[in-house]
This record gives sequence, C-alpha cells and structure tokens, in this order.
Amino acid sequence: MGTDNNERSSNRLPTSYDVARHAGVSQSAVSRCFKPGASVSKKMRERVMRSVEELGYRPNAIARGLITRRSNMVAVIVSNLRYYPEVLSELSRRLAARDVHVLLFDLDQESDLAAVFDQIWQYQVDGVIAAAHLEPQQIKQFEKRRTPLVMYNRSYQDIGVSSVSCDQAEGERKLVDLLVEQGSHDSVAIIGGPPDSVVSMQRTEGALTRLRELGIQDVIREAGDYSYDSGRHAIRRLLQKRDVPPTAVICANDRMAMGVVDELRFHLDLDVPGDVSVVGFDGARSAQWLSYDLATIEQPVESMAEAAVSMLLQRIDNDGHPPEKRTFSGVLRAGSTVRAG
Amino acid sequence: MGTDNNERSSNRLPTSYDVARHAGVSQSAVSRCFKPGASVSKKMRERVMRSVEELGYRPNAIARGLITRRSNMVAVIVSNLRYYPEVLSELSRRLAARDVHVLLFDLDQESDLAAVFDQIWQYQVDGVIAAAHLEPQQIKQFEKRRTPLVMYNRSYQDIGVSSVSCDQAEGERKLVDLLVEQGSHDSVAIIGGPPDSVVSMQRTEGALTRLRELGIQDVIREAGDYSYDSGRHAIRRLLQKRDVPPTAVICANDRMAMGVVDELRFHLDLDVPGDVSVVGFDGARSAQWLSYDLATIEQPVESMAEAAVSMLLQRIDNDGHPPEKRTFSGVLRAGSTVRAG
DNA sequence: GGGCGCATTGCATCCGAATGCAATGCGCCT
DNA sequence: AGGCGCATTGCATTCGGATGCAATGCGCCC
Repeated sequence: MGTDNNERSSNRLPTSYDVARHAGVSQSAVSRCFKPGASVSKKMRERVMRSVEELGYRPNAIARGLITRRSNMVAVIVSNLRYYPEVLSELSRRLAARDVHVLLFDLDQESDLAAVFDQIWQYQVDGVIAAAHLEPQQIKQFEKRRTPLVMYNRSYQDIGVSSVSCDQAEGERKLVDLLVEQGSHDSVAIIGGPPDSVVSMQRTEGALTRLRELGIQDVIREAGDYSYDSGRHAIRRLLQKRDVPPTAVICANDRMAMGVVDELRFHLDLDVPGDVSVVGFDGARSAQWLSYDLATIEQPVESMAEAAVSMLLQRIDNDGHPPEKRTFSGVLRAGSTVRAG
Repeated sequence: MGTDNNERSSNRLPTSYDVARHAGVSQSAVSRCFKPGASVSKKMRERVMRSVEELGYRPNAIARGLITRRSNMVAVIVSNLRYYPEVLSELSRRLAARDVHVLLFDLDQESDLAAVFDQIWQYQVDGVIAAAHLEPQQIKQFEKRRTPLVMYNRSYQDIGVSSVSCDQAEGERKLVDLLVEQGSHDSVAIIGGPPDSVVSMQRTEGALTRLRELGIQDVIREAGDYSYDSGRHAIRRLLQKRDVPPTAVICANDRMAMGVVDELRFHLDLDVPGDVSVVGFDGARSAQWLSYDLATIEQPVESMAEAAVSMLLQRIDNDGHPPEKRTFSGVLRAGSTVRAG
C-alpha cells in the first residue's frame, strides 16, 4: 500500500533504475545483467531478473545506443521493393538472425536520395546495404561518416566499395549460347530496362557482345522499365518497326520477358518458342510457373544475401576490414521458351 | 592551423556542441535551429547553419529520441514479405512521406513472435503495424506499453484494437455470385490456406456460407499454404479423391489459384474456364497477366495502407484516440477464368 | 589467523540533444 | 529618459543505460 509499490502506476515504462531500486541493488548491476559476459554473480542475476519480470522491464535500446555508439540497426535501401521482394526478405531474415534490425528505405524511381541519406545519417545506423544506384559522390560520404556500405548488385569500378553482384555479362553469355545451341538465330531483339539502370546496361551489353562474337549482326533494341506491361509494349513496338519478327528476344529481366511471352502468344499470334524464343534474367518465382517456364538466369539470391550480410557485419565489427567485391555466377535455367532443335 | 580548426581530424562525427563552439553560440541555440517553430532569430539561424554546413553536422536521432521519447520509428511486422510486397511497399512509402521510419520485421511461419516483440519493445518504436497474426495476449501488451497498434487484414472481435481489413466474406460472396451468375455449378471445391490462418478461415467460411444459401451442397475442401505449388498439389489431391472434377474451384488466394489453373491446364488436361472455373483472392499483379486473367477480388491496397498509416499516426499524436476498425470492400475482377453462359 | 588475489558490486561520469526557466537585449511608447 | 514587453539566448538539467575505476567481499593458501 505504500507509495513504494505503486511504481507501476507511474506513467512511464520501468527503467533500470526502477529495477535497481526494486531489487535493492545498483543500476550498474542491472545493466550488467543484460550484458553477455559481464561479471555478475548467480545470486545477483536471479535477484535482478526476478524484479525484471515483476516490473516487465526491457532495456531501452535507444539509450544504450547513445552510449555505446551502436544502434544495431542497418539501413537497407531498395529501389522497387515490390519487384524484388526476395532480396529484401533474405536480407532481413539473415540480419534478424544476427540480432540486427532493418531500417527500410524503399525508393521511388531511384529518387530523392539526398533526403534518404539525411535520414540515414541521423539514425546512426551501423551500416547500409544498398540495392539501388548511388552516385560516386554519395558513396564517398560513407567513408567520411565511417559507415560501412555494401552494394547489392551494383558494382562500381575504380571505387573502393564493397559489393555483392551477380555476373550479369556472364549470365547473358550463357543465355545467348543457349539460344544458338538450340537453334539458329540471325535476327535478335534485346529489350533493356530503364536507360539509367546500370544493371540493365551490363546485361544488354553482355548479350550484345556475345552476339557479335558469334557473328549475329541483326540486333534490334528496345527499352522498357522492368515491368510486365513495358515488356508487352516493347515487343509491340518492335513488331511495328519491322515486318519479320526476330527469332529471339532477350529481356533484361523476367517480368518483361513474361510480358513479351504473353503478348506474343495472346495478341500477336506467335508461338513461343515455336516462332520466337524468349529469355529473361533473375530467376523470379513466377517465371518458373507452368504457363511460362521461362529460360533465364537464376541469381543465387540466398548466397548473395548471405554474402552481403556477412560482409557488412564483418566491416562493422572490424573497422579496418577493407572493402571487397564478390561476384556470383548465375545459374542457367533452360526453360521451355527457347526453341529446341 | 591551430588545433582549433582541426576538429574534423577528430574521430567522431560533429555534435551540436561542436557546431555551437564553431559558431560561437550555445548548444541550445543549435538545437533550436533544428526544431520547427522554435524561437530563433534570422541572424542566429544563418550563423548556425553556416557552421552546420561547414562541419557536416546532422542531428543525432538517437539522442533526440532519448529525450523526446519519440523515435519516429514504426515497426512493421509482416508474415511472408515475399508474398505480399505491395502491402509493405505501400506502407513504407506512406510512412516515409510523413518522415516516419520503418523498422522491418519479416516473420517466418508466423513464428517466434515473442522474440520479435522483445526487440520491438527495446527499440521504443512509436507504433506498430502488424500484418501477421497476433495472440490476444500479445495485443494486450500494447495497451500496457501504451504503444499504438494497427492490425492489417487481421481483425479481432471483442478486442479493442485498431484494424484495417478487406471484407473477406463479402468478397467471397461476390465471387460465388459471379460463378453462379455465369453458369450452374453443383460441385464446388474450396482450397483454403494454412489451418491457422484466420484470413483463410474467413474467406472459406464466407464462400461456404454463400454456397449453402444458394443450395449448393456438394462442396469438397482442401488446404494449401498460399503458395503456387500448394495450389497445384491441392487440385491434384482433389482429383484423385473423386472421378468427376468439380466445376468450380474457389481458392483462398491468387497464387494458389494460379497454381490450380496451371495444373489443370498443363497436367490434368482440363480447360479453364471450359471445364473448370477458378477464382482467387487478393488482386495480385501477376493474376492479371494475360496467361491467367484470373477472376478475383482485388483488395484496395492503397486505401488500406493509407488508412492504416493515418490511423496509426493519429493515435501516436493523440494519446486519447480510441481504437477503430475499418473494413474496405474488395473490388470484383471478373477475369476470364470463370465459365460464361 | 593472516594475507593474497580474484570476483562482484557500486559510484560517478558520459553519450548528444531538448527544454523550462532565467537573463539579456532590443524596440517602442509615454 | 525611463519603463514595459516581447523576442532571443544561454544555463542547467534531463532522458536511460554503459563502463572505468575504486571499494568491498569472499575463498583459499600457508
């Protein structure tokens, strides 16, 4: 009945001081009970924990972060979360497994990055994983701020930044090789992504290079924006430009490829792969559905996410750790959108 | 050259004290320059801002959060981020637009929620949006902690908790009505989601009720796990159990429905919608692709996300604001997986 | 029993920004 | 000139937990 037991009536959540008072020990003791490896006797720990339970105390991560200069938060920047949920999902789960929290930044048209960074710096994140295009000048900011950064699927030559990527050019080589092994193609279309997408550029250039090596000259190009509909529109535009359809269409990602397949089959009255072969890139789940069974390069998302996370944490824990670039090979999925024989 | 200008050589990022010293003013003045509406003269603001630029100062949100008891962070809990990226994307962008940050928690099988909550409480988030199943006892925690909570698409009767949902039962009614308007069905299959999914339960019950009302007795049920493959497997199991296929299949979500459509078409040699009509739920992008053009209920994700965000922020800003439940009607998309005539 | 050493515990301080209150200054009016 | 009032500014304190250092205590050995 004393005012003593009524702490719960207080409006505020219990703090380590409340627990300390309740248990009759010092605040430091309480703090130490939550630090793994700290010097605390068994008796003390039990005593404190009993009070902790009773009051429902949870350490305040904000206060802790202030003094330790560690927020245990990592910013994850993605452009178009809705298109590549697997990446975010993998990253987030792997980080969570290591008790690191994800502060999410989903970009719109790769836009107003400045504002995003402003927020990121304010929140004292321990590190950043970016699956979006950053300007070199923005990357330099990270050095100044001493914040580890890992780029996901965006690599920069000549800049010392950690990155994890899928080898886009090599993947396209495999796809082109698949196409020519299975049949002859003398007229090929390439549907790229948005003009400012480096990944798209790498993919289309990779394909183009291999086609040239193989002596295939008749290559026509179109651009989309990675969406299903843009794939449909691109193939329409292509077929308006020339009377004879190309025998193969190489798309910068799976979604556009699926748009192309559907448009060809349902509106342009062409058979895939009978009349036209189509290949994509990414290894999206839906690309493997029976309606498509798309030939594509599957990115090893799990390995890449694991690599990104472990590289980042490595650098967070170990200030001197130098940047490193890791490149993974994609896996060819032959699918049935490529004409055989 | 004095030691004075060398503050940048210090290992640490500049603080408001550094700015204050550099500008020859007090720390409070600096602080006030970052608080909208604070009393600061134009001269002072310019003077401070010059130093801010020069030193590259950014306020430390962690420290600010400690004193203001506002982290400006909201936890978003989703089960299966990879399946419903649109929801997360919408929520995240709308929150970002209001300068609120998203701390992401992606659940695995709706599992170890206790650990997730432990983390959430520690991080002093201002509120939580949960698109996952919570136990009533966990919901009560929110009251104790005085943390506003908005449930997304999970409603609880008899519990005073804010929620935004799509009317599942009404949606199923519309789908059943669509089926019977377009043709007669005396044998219907329902493929539900995982047994512990409340949403799935509401949807299947809704469909069942309407079927009963219409006098359709022959209803067979199967369960999947919301995935494409589980839809395929479910329809296979169904057709093994009985010789005559049902004339309609009602699926608890679009992905399973697409699995069903594909399995029927490509492996079971049945025509959709000629032999079997199929309907789903959600309004997934891919369900509208030409290969499927699935009949479904489209959830108004944008409205729902907006509602969730504004309800949450309302309650954050206004402690007394009572919980509220909002239910949106889904929009019927007739699609072409339902037999006409 | 005395002494040594390690394990525990508490004290005091710090992290960086926000804010109530008091002090200062400026403009304006009489 | 003197005085009043509002706008600015600075001072001191606060948020909640972590940690270096000193103090205490306990066990063990000779």
